[in-house]
Amino acid sequence: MAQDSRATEVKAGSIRARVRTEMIGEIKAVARGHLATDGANLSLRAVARDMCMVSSALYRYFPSRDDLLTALILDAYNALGDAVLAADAAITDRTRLRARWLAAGQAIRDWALAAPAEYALIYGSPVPGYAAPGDTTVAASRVPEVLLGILIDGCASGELAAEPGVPLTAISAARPSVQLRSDLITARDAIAPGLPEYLFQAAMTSWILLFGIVSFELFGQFNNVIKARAEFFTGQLEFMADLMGL
Amino acid sequence: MAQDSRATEVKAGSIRARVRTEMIGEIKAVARGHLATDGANLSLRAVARDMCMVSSALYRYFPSRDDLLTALILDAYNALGDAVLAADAAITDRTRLRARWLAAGQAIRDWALAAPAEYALIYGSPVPGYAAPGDTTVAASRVPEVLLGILIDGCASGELAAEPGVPLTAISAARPSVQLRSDLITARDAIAPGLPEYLFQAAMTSWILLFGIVSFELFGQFNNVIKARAEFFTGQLEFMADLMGL
DNA sequence: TGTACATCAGTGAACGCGCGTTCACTGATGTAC
DNA sequence: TGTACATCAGTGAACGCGCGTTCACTGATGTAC
Repeated sequence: MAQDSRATEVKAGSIRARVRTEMIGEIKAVARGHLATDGANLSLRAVARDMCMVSSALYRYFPSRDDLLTALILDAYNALGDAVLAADAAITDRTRLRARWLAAGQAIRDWALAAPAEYALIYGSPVPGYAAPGDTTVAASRVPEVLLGILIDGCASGELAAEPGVPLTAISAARPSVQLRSDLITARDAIAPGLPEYLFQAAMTSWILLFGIVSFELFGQFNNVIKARAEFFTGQLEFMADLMGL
Repeated sequence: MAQDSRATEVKAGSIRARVRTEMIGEIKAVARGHLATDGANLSLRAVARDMCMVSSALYRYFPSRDDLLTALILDAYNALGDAVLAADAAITDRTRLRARWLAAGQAIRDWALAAPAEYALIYGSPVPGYAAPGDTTVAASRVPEVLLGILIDGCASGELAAEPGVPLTAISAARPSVQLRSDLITARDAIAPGLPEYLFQAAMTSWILLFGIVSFELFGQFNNVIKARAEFFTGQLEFMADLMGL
């Protein structure tokens, strides 16, 4: 009784399993190519055509179009996470906090410019009719982890103070409600336990500003306004570094 | 010889012209409703169905689907611009710069939450296969105009200094390249002539951060992180006000 | 080592649906004399 | 004020294309004895 359940499991390590993994990778690669032109309304049939296959064959690898999209989203988060992690790790002198921040920030923009469609997939408007799975959170938090890691190292070495200095009072002066304070502390404890609150808030602001710039650049808000985008971005990165006291 | 050119011009002021205007408005309203579910891949046929019309009838009003999209984009920019302008204008004491900034900022978030699909249309990822017309720039710059207007008033009244104070040195300390400096000065002269450079840069940073927060909130980056989003936004608005010295 | 059987990848046809746009047309509404 | 004509909104059919997904099937590749 051969049950015809597509997208089956294959015994790990076998030759078939290796071929299968390669096929999955190729499908995703072709699909990524289509993201650039079609955006999020990705067509399974178009992907199959490009691979000289019949569209139904793809169901051996992905149970549905949405699952393929989900895989692409996870891959995008991880690719960005890898890029940022590598950029930070490339600064061998771990005490050069500012250099690490600048490198990580640049990596984000570089990756986004190199893969704008994938960036749009994860940081752009949600795909209509597609319900994002809940388990993207882990992959999505890899970038914040790297950024906060810089601050944690700074605190551990004593380079960053436990109390805010002059230019940082601005953020910490706000008196958040109980709910908001609880949100922020929960988030901090989950990802950067022990980090001073003012630093976490400064990092949060920087995180949002950083992606705000990249999104504005990629989504066209800088058209007819800023030509020297790389320099503008770098300047803002420096500002954020000042903000966090790096 | 009845030339059958759809989307014709009607003599202004006539009854037909009024009905026509109403129809255009209704089509756009229905289309806006569809934006919420279908996102940017808006279906002409679906709109026609909702209006109990045949799809080809829409071509009397819009020469193509892309033209309808363009109209929706322009409307969205203008609706947001109106909301922000009104919020600022509601502060009758024009010298209360900080109150004006907070009101304008809140208006942006409020509008975005009330019309998330329209917000995504103008600040989200670009629509695949749709080439945005160049003449959105005017409508798009209405929000920056209001925000910068607050700073201009502050300079005119002498409340805002021509030179940066302590917490603002961070931004102005960056030494931009010739190209970037030229970009910024050109942009400033076009929209806020005479504004001190440091203020323009602070406003630019605030502008990006503000929309960065709203986009993160709407596009799901705050899921499982921040629950008290209104308070978080307000806190960031206060920070930006500090940044600009309001 | 050889053979029988199970597993799996890929095929091709079909289902049922969607879409934008064109075009000749019918009536109703407005306009000019 | 009444009539002839032009303008315009909306129809319905068609063109030519797209899509996701299911299903019975053919062969090839692996596995167990």
